[in-house]
Amino acid sequence: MAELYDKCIKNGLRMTLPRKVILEVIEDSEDHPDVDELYRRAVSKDRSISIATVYRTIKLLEESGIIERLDIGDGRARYEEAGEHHEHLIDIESGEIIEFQNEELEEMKRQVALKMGYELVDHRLELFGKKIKN
Amino acid sequence: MAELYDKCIKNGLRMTLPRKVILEVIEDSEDHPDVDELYRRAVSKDRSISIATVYRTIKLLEESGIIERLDIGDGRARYEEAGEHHEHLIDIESGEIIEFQNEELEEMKRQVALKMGYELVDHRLELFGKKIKN
DNA sequence: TCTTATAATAATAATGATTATCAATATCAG
DNA sequence: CTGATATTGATAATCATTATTATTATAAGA
Repeated sequence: MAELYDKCIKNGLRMTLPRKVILEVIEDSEDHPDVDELYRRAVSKDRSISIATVYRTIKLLEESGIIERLDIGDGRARYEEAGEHHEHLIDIESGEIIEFQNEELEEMKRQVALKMGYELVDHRLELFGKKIKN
Repeated sequence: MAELYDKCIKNGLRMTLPRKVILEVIEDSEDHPDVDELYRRAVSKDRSISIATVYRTIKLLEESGIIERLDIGDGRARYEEAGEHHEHLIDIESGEIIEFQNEELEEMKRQVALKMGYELVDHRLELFGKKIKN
């Protein structure tokens, strides 16, 4: 069950109470919360958690590859549980973030980098779209 | 010649001395300077220009579609003259930013958005790669 | 289980990028 | 040339994030 918990142990992270709470918050989140939102959700589970601890913990979790950062162009970072790779489409009218996958697109990125003499290490793609009204 | 100048006029921007200098800096830049670098280059042409004016002017220029913002994931925004669309490959070892174009990739993005019921309004792709040593 | 070296925490100050404020100045339409 | 108004330089304020520091909690061993 506590899949993220195990990953942390495997990465040599001490499992403190605040970290357990933050992990729980991340595990329960189906969306892409920013740090403030993570903090709010964590505080609702444990009043004593500090925003500093949230920042520190997500930094550790990101470095360990347990969560992933998402940047949609406004100033703040958003986070989601790491998993199968996917991209994001942002609805410019509602701000909604829609996930999608496209293996063909992935492969093309790898090829493009290769053609320029580079091994693709990371990549970031965001599509901004307007919903087509029928 | 003063292509950017004309675009500004067309967009109803007052052409002040600081703005002329900043436009000149952008026109002369072949790279992707951040605000601080733009400021440094502007000051070297006109000692009296303020960093605040640089921020204000690039904001206007971006809103008018005269320049484009590039975000490579470190905290600061970089800018380049708007032109034919292209993507960026960032060399994670040297920090070098390499531009490339790939129409096939563009079309695929449009298609992916369409399949989800969205009209592609904007899109951002950055590849991070490591140079392959021969 | 108790002890203890050490890592993590809460609170908050500091930082870095960007935006807002405001009095002084420059621009451009008439 | 004049005046209404936009822009400027200087700097304070803001926002997200990172660093500091005294205090507390953790986990490894006795």
